[in-house]
Order: sequence, then structure tokens, then C-alpha cells
Amino acid sequence: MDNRIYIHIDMNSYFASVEQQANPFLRGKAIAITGKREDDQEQTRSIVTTASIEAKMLGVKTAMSTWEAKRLCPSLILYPGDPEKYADITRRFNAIFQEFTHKVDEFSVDESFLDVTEEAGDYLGATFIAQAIRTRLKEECGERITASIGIGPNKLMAKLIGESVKPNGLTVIYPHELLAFIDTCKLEDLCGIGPRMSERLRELGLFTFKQIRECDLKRLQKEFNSYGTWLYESAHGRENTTIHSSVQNSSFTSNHNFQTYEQPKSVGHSYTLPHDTHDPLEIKRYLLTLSDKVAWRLRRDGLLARRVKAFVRYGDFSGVEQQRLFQEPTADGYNLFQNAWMILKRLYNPEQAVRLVGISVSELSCGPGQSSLFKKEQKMSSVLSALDQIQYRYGEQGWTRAVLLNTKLKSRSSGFHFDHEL
DNA sequence: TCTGGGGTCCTAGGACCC
DNA sequence: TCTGGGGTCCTAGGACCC
Repeated sequence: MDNRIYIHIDMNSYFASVEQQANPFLRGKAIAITGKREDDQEQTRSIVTTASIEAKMLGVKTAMSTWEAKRLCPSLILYPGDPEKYADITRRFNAIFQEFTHKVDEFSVDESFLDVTEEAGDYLGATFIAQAIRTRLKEECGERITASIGIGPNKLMAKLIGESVKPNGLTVIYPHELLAFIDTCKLEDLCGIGPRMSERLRELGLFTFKQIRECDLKRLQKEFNSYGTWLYESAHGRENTTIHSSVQNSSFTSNHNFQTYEQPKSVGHSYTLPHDTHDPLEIKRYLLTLSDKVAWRLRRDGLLARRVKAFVRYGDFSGVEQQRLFQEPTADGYNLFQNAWMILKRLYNPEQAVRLVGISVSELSCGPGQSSLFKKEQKMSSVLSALDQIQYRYGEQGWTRAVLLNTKLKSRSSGFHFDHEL
């Protein structure tokens, strides 16, 4: 555990760089990758997921609304993202990392941690590895896809170090330099301190890591519970999670540690409507589409869900949500939909215009199959697996429920009285 | 026609039981 | 008749991440 060496690799303007690599027309231009919205070609109700370096120089930032980004930079090219393409390239660069160490932890689609303690021997060796990774990335993925790399004694610090030199930097901080380095960082630079927390810290008169180090640990614990301990340790540059396997995913979360997990804990989809609506039928139609998407992912990954949560967000951005348990775990989209709608129709206020609809399932278990004891369910299960085959072959547009094709058609042809019964 | 979509985990308060 | 307190489970909401 002691004296380990970690490399954090963060791809620069990842989605934008991928598109610029693929399309020479986009190179050197201010572009912003947005959420993919088939029904909204103008991307009006979207945000910037990634800005190219050129766009960043003009002030375009991640999470800015496309509306605001366009206002700031009228020549900005809005480009709908392609998550599957990015995931594919992510797989490629993680395969490159595996050439250097088997202890690779995919933190997100564009960030990974590598434990190179054994392979590198010391920090100089780790620097050589980082440079070699750079070269391999360029060979495999093209010269426009670049990374910021930080090298330090644990994952949290490696990330902080890497982020200090964006874009496209390579920085090593030796253990004896660590505290001096930390003291050059702002509190909100640390992964785990967001806007709310930095505000609370400021209110307590804590503006720097040095002040947190000098603060009484008991006081921090009293104020923040276990988060206080985490703050104190972080301010000392300490964090002690490890990377075990060759295929690890981690998340840095508010339990103040890197947690590893093999299987998702929840699967959900939500959708911002092209226009706010008061029409329950419209809400139901989106809810059914989302339910089918969630169910498809469950079946694809061999999972069943025992809990479903449905939620809406209103035009004023307030929202409501509620969850319920199933008697039997399920991966059936219509079953998910029925339960989600049962929640929503009781929960949401029809007086308020709805902006977003969402569904999420949790308490996942490995399935499916054993729970389908009844003939009716077995029949439905074979229908679903036939539909899944279509979807595997033709993608998401492979099949659609009749009820979603044509409003006039639906109540008669569907046989389940979509617009009346529920 | 301002503010996406995918996640993780923690916490506080209510219900319920002994 | 009056009404404690501890433990556990559930759940809505919030904070954080990319």
C-alpha cells in the first residue's frame, strides 16, 4: 500500500477531439458536442458536453446551454455526440494502457487510473511509461486525441496533479513535494469538493488546504461526519484505495473513497421533452419509450430489477420522484412502464407543465429466466427475446411499439388501452 | 426558445417493532 | 393511564462525478 505510484490519464476535450480527428472539416474550429436529440435538430434544449480547445478559448464551457454557447460564440458548430463511437475509442485506449500494466481502473469514458508501482519502480520509470503511453495513443488513435497525465502517490492526488496542467501536460509530483503542490490548488479543484461544499467550507473560514490541515480533526468530523475525515486526509495528500483487477471501474463518490464495482447498481433513462407539456398521453408515450430502453439494457446485460423509480421535472426545474418495489424482479419494458406510470399519475401535478420524464431501476440481480414460472410470462419472455434479437441486429430503431407509431391507431390496435386504462 | 443525461453514495425523517 | 428509547428499514432529496 505504501509508496505506490499512480498515473491518471485524462483525454483532452475528448468527444470534440474524436470528432475533429474523424472529420478534417472540424479541425481548428470552435465546435461543441451536444446531447443527441433526433427530434430537435437545432439542439435548442441541449447543453455542451464537450467544447473543442478552440471553443474553450472563446469562453464555451462544459454544461453550458447550447443557447448560451451560441450567443457567446455565433460561429460555434454544434455537433450531436455519438456515445457508442466514444465508448469504442475508450476501449481502444484502455487496451493500450493494458500493455503497460494490468492494474487499470476506468474511472469514466475519458479518464483512467494506472497503478504502475511494480512496472515503473520509481517516479522516473513512471514518467517513461507515461511518455510511452502518449506515443502509443498517437499511433493508435491519431494525433488529435491527446491526454493530460498526472503522476502521484495515490489516485486522488494523481488526478489533482494531472488536472493542474491541462491540456496535454505531463506532471510528476514526488511525495516530498506533495504538500507544497496541494497548497497551490484551490479547494474546488479536488475531486469530491463541489460548489455546495466549498461554500460551506468558506462559511467556516476554511479557504485553503493548509487551513484544513491545521484544523482540528474533531471539529471537521463534527461538522461533516465521515466527510470531515476525508477532507482532513485529502488535505494531507492521503488516500488509500487500490486497483486490483485488469477490468475495474471505479467512481469517486461522496462516501469519500474510490469504490469499485463490477455491475451497475442502477440503470435509467430520462428525456427532456422538445416542449413542456400538460398532456398526460405525451408523458406516457415518452415514459414507455424510456421503459423499453431500460428494459432492453437489463436484458442485454442479463439483469433483473426489483425497484423502479419514476420522476418528472417541471418547467421551473422543480421535480418529484417516487419509487416502488416489484413482487418479482423484472426486465419487461411494459411492466416497468405500467409501474412507473402508476407512480407518476398519482405523483405529478397536471397543473404544472412537464419538462422532463425519467425512469430508473435498481436492486439489480442476475437473471433472467428463473422468475418466469407462469405460462403467460414464458410466452412474453420469448416475445422479448425475439425482439432483442431484432435489436441486436438492427439497433435501437429495430422495432417500435405500435402504440408509439400513431396516436390514432394506438388505442384500438394495441389491445391494452394505452390511453384509457392507466 | 436559459439550464442533458448517465451514474454513485449519504442523510434525515418517518414507520415500525420490541 | 401514560407514553421511553433503541434499532432497523424505507425513501425522498441532495451532493457529487463525468
